[in-house]
Amino acid sequence: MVRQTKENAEITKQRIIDAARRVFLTRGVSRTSMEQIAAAAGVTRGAVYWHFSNKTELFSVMREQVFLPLIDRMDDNLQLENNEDPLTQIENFLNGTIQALNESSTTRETYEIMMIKCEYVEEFSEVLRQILNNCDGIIQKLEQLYQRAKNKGQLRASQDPAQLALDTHLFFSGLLHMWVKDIDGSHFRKRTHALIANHIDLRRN
Amino acid sequence: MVRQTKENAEITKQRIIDAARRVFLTRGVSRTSMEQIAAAAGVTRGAVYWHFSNKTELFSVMREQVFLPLIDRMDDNLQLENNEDPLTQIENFLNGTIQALNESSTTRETYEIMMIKCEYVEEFSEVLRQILNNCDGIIQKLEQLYQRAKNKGQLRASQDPAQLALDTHLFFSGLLHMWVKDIDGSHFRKRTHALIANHIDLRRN
DNA sequence: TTATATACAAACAATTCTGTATGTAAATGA
DNA sequence: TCATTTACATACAGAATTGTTTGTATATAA
Repeated sequence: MVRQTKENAEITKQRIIDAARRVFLTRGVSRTSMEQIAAAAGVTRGAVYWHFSNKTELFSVMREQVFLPLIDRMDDNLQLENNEDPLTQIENFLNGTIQALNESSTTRETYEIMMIKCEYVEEFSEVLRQILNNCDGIIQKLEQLYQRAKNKGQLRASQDPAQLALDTHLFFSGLLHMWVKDIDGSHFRKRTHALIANHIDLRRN
Repeated sequence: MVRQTKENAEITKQRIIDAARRVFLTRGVSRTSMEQIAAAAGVTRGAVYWHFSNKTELFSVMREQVFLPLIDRMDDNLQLENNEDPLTQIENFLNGTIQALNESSTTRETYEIMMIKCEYVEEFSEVLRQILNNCDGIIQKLEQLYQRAKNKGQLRASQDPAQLALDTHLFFSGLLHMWVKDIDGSHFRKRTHALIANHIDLRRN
């Protein structure tokens, strides 16, 4: 393989990203070598180092390709302008995220890598901080929605929107973890819809 | 350093385990080499390989030293024989686990390693299965307690014990993750008590 | 008291991985 | 059309790790 056109080079780059995701998933990020990624992509290390300066950068690109759009979509789903019932809106937000996992194997695999195939040390601890920052944003928006639900009298008596938001976030965080880890059984994955409905119902008047 | 007595050898072994935990915590399990562990323990690799056949075994021993007693305590706290109010019993179980993290830095560090400094691939995926198995046990016991609470009329109307148990488990799982990840801020750690109380209150009649 | 096993240290051999440097054919631009 | 990049492949140098082997002083047991 010699010199490619600009478009072909982009294809090669994407192939490397996809290959990295596959190898990360089976071998873990740390144990994965550039050689293994190159081989999985059908190129040599030369190509990998041409497109990415090192494994950390490749990892970041892989992650952002999936997470940036996902975060955008989450933000949209939690927007206040939306004029449907706030509790239903939260329920839709939760279901939507699970749906994204169900529909896209790329998203699913990236989540799995981020959760149980990656060690958050040194360069990677920055990623963890980004994740936590994003969580804060979600919690805030959840709180606003719960506040709105309270104003509308949808909540049972004396519930604090801030506490409800945190409780929902923890539920959601745990849900995603279990969803990802429950690979073989999938007896858990089938029940997420009901679980989410139940979680929201606990709040409803 | 030459031949030690039997007791001294045990001390050396424990020193190696403690050193491993420290290095795992800062460098991640994968990036940690036997040499680094040995140096941190003040011995050579010879000593480490004498006590442990490889890094995986050392990791397992480190983990079990903390988790086996912890799991036992959890099981005790969730026993049905206990004749206090079931909802309070669940609340105490949750608070007790958080308290264990607060009181023991060893426990805290081991949790942190297991959650964000370890990649669950190959030999380590077995650990993940053990964890999931243990989760199943907790969920079952939670369900039984919620069932008992329902029988006593402590729950609000039409709540399903099975769903409540899963919801609590997801909350708990998310809580532990956030607790561990919230290292610097600790603004989260201070609110866990209120969060747990709120979570239980959502169920109470 | 002596033989043996123990608890390590030190040395060795074999891989593996990283980053970079160099080579090169084809695409691209002037 | 020709000079210059580009998009890789190939080769190289060096460091890091692993598991094993060997050496050894001393507990320990007989």
